[in-house]
Amino acid sequence: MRRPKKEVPGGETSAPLKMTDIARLAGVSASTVSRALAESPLIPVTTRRQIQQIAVEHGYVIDQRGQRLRSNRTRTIGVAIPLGHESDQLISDPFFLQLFGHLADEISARHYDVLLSRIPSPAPGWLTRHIQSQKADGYIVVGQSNQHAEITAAARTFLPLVVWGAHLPEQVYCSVGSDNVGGARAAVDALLQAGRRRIVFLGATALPEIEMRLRGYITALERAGIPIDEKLIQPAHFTGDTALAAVQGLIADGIAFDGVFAASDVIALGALRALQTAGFNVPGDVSVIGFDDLELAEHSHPRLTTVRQDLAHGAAALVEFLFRRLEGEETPSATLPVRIIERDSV
Amino acid sequence: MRRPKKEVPGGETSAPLKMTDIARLAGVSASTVSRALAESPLIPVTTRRQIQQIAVEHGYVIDQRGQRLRSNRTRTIGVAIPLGHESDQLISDPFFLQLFGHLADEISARHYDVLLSRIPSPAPGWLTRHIQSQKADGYIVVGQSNQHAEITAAARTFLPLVVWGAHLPEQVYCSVGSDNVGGARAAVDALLQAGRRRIVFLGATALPEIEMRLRGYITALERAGIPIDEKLIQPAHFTGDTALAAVQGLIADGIAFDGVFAASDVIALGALRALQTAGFNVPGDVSVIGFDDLELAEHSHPRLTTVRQDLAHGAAALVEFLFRRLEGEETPSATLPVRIIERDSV
DNA sequence: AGTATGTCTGCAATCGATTGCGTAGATCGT
DNA sequence: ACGATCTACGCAATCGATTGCAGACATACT
Repeated sequence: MRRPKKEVPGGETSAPLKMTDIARLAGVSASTVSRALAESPLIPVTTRRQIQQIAVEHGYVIDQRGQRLRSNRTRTIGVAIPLGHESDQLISDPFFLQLFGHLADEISARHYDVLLSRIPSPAPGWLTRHIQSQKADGYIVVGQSNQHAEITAAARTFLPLVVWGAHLPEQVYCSVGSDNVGGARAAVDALLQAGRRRIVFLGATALPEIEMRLRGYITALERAGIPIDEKLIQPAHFTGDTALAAVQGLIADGIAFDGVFAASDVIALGALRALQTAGFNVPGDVSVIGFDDLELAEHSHPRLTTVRQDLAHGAAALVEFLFRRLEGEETPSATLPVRIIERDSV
Repeated sequence: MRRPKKEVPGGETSAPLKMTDIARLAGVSASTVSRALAESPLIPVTTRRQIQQIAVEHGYVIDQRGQRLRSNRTRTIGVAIPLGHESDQLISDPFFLQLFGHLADEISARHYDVLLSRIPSPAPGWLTRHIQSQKADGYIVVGQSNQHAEITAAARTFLPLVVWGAHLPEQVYCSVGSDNVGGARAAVDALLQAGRRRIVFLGATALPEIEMRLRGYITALERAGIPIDEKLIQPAHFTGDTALAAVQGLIADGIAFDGVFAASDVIALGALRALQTAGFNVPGDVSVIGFDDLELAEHSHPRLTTVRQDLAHGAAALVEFLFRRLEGEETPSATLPVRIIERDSV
């Protein structure tokens, strides 16, 4: 059991102070130190300050391991990103990174830590196992991926769990997401208004959110009395490359189209590139509209018209709901409004 | 002390299983369960498998709180982002987010967790305190900000600490970063080669990395025999807005220039916008070159010529070094080569 | 048979902090 | 002056897992 502390060669490392050390230095018991540092009213203010002062002077910090074990709270929020749909790198999707950045802002503003877990190939029970391991007090799942069932199972017994994604029928867990159907309808309407009639849909419909955008696409076309052409509905992952390939395929197959609704901005940019290298003018020959409104959208050429998801508000809502659930409150799901940002590609 | 477990209303929650529960179910002691789950050779293989099976069947997962306390390892890496220079949001810098994404990939590939800590306004001792709190086994500090002294102090007694940033003279800690001086020199050389002579520098020189880019800028100009004009050296933060303002200021003041070296791509895009709205043609009237090679750079108009930092390699090196240090090995600092990506803005 | 060797398992201490309960001493009331 | 009340503090149990040590039992050797 004697495990000598690992020393930095040449460094005069001393064993880190424990609460009992501070207690000895202050001439009190560890109980008193614990209460003093926790601002317990049981300890007179002057004593409290003295003990705190001694702790600071000696650079003492409460060991989280002991505190977490005993107090049953980690003051940590887990952010889980299941990648069931594509085993790519996390960084493949700038959208997730941006959302994550906002989440981190909100969580650390509440003085909680953020624990990031990528779940590259979700095995059954992954979420429940994560929760059981007691590494975090609550979890935010970013993107349902294909893990609706798993999330449902976990949410049945674990309250502090919120999800970014689509609101599915009969969903038991709390989700926050954009109005995918409405946004998609608005996007397609914009294309229709620009006189487009043969509109391509690009996106991975295996994901619930994308599937809803497809539904919006279909609804908008049906309302306009335009028949759905299956050939215009093309799969495309979150990387721009597959979108590029899909559009090139359409062109090569001689399938005519005059508009593209991309299920994400990254996909839209891939489509844009494919069109431009094939000699099409955007928006002269073909209109393109995206979804997300990433920073990318503003800097593309032509500047991308797109459906804006308000990630800052989304993240704020997720974290707000999560903390309410930590208090034992039930919270409903929320669907955030989106709006078209008109730029130059439609 | 009786604290009833918080129950989900309507959910039939049972107290989570402990190791002793599994022990009872398997008819052995907790010691044996612990060893079996840890694949200890002290336990015969058949017994091991039986116990593991029972654990899985009952959905038992080792409680990290107890494990961490006792075993003195958290299997967690802390990623700290000090924001001493600008108290903005984390998301202000897509560069950091991209680097963070790569870091998360590398760390989780090694089956460690990632703990993100934003340090909005670093107070003296913040890093040492973080380390002492025992929330992570090692730390990666992303960007020195203005925290060189703090990092130095922490590194003196704590080995598993690596830093993304500039390699400063007499630096005692391990850093990984790009060749800022060389990259800046190459960038300015490219502008010179394009016939530019009055070249603006845009960047926040309070940051060590940017300061080195400024040094490269100065060196390149001196070598070319061009005198340094202080008026052309303009502060700009990581948000594009200040860059935009800086360039507008130059134009308003009637200060002539024909080239811009921006210390980051985001800054370059801000400059680009300022120039274009003021009626300048890029690269006809003014050449612009950036630094980073974010995804943005490829989609701007004109496409941005820039100095590419290889973040994937940088992240891999950081994590590699950190894990070696966790093993007690000392590692040197590394400077990664950069290269110019020629596009259309020079 | 008796001893030496080896294999497996459990006891109990330990990691570091929190907290219910009990009590010494101060304060108050009459 | 004596008991009642209150304040401040410490004792010891506890959170859940890991591991040195020792003992039980089986096997091998002479």
